[in-house]
Amino acid sequence: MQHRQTISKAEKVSPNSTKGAGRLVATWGSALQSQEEKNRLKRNSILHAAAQCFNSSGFHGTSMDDIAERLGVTKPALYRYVKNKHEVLDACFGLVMDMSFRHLEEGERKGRSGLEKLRLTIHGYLAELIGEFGHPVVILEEGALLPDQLCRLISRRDQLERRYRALVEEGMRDGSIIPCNAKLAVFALFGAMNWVPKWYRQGGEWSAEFVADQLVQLITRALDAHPESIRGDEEVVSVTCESHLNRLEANNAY
Amino acid sequence: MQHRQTISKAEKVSPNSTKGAGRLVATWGSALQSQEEKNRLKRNSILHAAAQCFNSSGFHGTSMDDIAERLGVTKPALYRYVKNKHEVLDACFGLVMDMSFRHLEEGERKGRSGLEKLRLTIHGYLAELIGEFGHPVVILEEGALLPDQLCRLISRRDQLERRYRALVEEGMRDGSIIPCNAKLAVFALFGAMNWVPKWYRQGGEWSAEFVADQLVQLITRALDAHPESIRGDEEVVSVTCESHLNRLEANNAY
DNA sequence: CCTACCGATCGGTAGG
DNA sequence: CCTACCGATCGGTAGG
Repeated sequence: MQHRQTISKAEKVSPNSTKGAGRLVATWGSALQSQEEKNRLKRNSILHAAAQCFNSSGFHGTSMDDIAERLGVTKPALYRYVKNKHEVLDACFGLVMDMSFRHLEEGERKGRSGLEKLRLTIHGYLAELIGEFGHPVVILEEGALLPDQLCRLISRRDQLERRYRALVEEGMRDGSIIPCNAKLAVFALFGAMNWVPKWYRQGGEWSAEFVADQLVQLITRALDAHPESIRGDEEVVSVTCESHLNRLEANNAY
Repeated sequence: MQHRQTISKAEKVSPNSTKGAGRLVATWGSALQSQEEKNRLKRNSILHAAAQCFNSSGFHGTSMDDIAERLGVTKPALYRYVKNKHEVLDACFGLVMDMSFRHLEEGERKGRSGLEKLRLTIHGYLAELIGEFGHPVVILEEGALLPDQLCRLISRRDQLERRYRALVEEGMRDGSIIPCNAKLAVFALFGAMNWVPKWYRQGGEWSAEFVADQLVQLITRALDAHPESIRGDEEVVSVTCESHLNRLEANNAY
């Protein structure tokens, strides 16, 4: 009861939606921004809490009470920042898609061949997906979206897949990637990537960087037109098991 | 009302649980078997209907009414063959695990190297997973299981992973598989495999056999110690895009 | 941001 | 195998 005004009062004092942008921003603006920022942060923390619940229990297995409890508030408090449960799920998917496209664009920009672009994209995506910022929803609760939300998601995801595929095809043209079925290769790649949150444990034996590196290496080997260059000496294969394990341990320690 | 006795009457007539096995089996046995078989088949059809619902809507997104409707009966009719909703999910997982181990054992038996055993296992699993028999649950509704059901599932799945890993390690020893982190390789492999039901469409452009073949080839390339042997001519990489696409079309037609 | 509450859905059962 | 129903949970809102 004693905190209930902290937000609604601020909203009355600053009906900023009717103001022109950029005027008196130094004083009013910073105050407004910090308030908007607060709301945005709260909404964001709701989305992250929800994503974690959805990841472990699924959309229908998660109640709004669960999400609220994780944040230490009561359910009705959430409805100031989100419209309803479906909007929460939709926004979670939005966060993941934004992140996916961000890393894709970085890969496209920095890579110098199809394969290198793909490697950069995958590494960036994986590192953030399992990094300490917390893994948002990747999983398969799309069926719980409302029809028009699902439409938009599918269209974005198709676009993402097409651009991944374009990288594979570019790599086949520039000679960095072996001839293969690009569509199927991208599906396999998505599977390997999106499965990670199922088995990765934060604070476990593997760092996020290590996992991203190793998976990129594995995927690279499946697509690389010149595997010899990353494999080093061929004959090591015939060495004893223990020596191999030692090499792996060394890699693990990285 | 008029059909309600078809099963309970038969059960009263033949209290077979107290009979010794193997006596008078020729006459009584076949009658009993056909009745038991009927019940077993009905239970099985419930599990398959449920698996399809769970796959598309998740455990909590599926009601017992949904499952019943898919079978053309009413909800209470299901409870003659299954104890409750959790038992249904648990039994679905059981079917998938049984299938997984079946193909693993076939691969272990028939393969002549670590890599070949792995290839056979994966191919068999994938072909059945997406074959016309209908894909059961693979997905991630484990969180919906009851604690002791989850325990058993995890223990079986760990065992499966360990045996897959053993094949990878065997391949590293016998020189068929490149030195790599076996644990991580198996995770990536499971990801690529279990993602398939998410994108595969029955009756679409790809047959189950084609997808299984292509994925096995892709996975093989990632692990093979002698990739040259399956890649054929190296220099084809520098050919134009169209020519590659033509090659792919040819593969697709297979 | 909380208490209190409504309407709907759903798992499971009674009884036939 | 069906009709009818109970008890519990849950999304969302009223009102302050």
